Amino acid sequence: MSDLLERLRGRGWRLTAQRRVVAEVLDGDHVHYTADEVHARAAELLPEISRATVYNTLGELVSLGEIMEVSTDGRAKRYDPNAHHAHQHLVCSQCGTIRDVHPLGDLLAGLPAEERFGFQVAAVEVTYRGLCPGCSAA
Amino acid sequence: MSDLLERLRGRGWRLTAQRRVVAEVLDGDHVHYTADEVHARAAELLPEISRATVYNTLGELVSLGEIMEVSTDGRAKRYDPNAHHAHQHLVCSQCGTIRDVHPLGDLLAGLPAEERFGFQVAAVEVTYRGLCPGCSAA
DNA sequence: TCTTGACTTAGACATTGTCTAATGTAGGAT
DNA sequence: ATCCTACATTAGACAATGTCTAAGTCAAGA
Repeated sequence: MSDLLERLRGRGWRLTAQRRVVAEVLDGDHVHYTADEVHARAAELLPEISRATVYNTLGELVSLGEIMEVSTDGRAKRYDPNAHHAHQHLVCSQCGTIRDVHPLGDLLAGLPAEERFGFQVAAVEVTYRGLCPGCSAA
Repeated sequence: MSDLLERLRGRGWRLTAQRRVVAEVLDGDHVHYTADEVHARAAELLPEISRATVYNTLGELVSLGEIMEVSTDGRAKRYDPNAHHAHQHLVCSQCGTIRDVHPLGDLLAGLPAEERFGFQVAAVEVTYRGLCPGCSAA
């Protein structure tokens, strides 16, 4: 993630303190924060950062393909920095925990031509749901 | 859908005019309205129906397993009356049109044990995305 | 027909996200 | 090193969607 900022500067991005802290917050594996969670964590590093900037920055990172938008619960969207490796999500129905997972096979191939209704099908999103170890124990 | 009301009465539901019109709006194939769309259509049949009642009724129908909640765009949730036949969704990336589709094979089987992280995986939701015939022509 | 608890209503409130006008600043130009 | 300016940030209003409450209404059993 550290070279992300360099990549973006190459694309004409200005390197501001705000964008740096947003990128820092999103660094890591299995990170799936909502915009407001990103804002709260960014504000610990840069207290005066505004909500609008966080929303703007997240939107730009999505447009540039650097992070992915995930909506697993119909509530707030979450942002997944793991955008360069195809993956799907496994969500706990109880506590909402999200894990990145990698199913086998070509997921697009499962939809036969006669079920495509003339669409040019380009992508597929899969969300597995179940109880995480903690919640199934309780 | 017409016997839905009878089924629900059997479960102790009061049959009110409001619930009747909500059920009527949800009758049909490939219906995927938002709560406010349901409200608007219900209000054509019963002008004084309130938003709260529509939200309540939709929530109850979901709890009872009579309709399904679908969130394909991170915006408003949509409600799918086709809850008794397993199916997935095909969404136009341009105009948002939704079709019910039936992929082949056991979708849960695609997730190997070592990718389940101890979860008890119970369900899987699949959203195919692409351009519908109208939008790919334009 | 009466009664009662479930249902409905209007509208306040909450959450999440977007937009605008004013101000600030990164980074190239000088 | 300093200046300029287009791009970035800010506070807060606004918008869209959803939830909650208190008061009034009514379906259906007695």
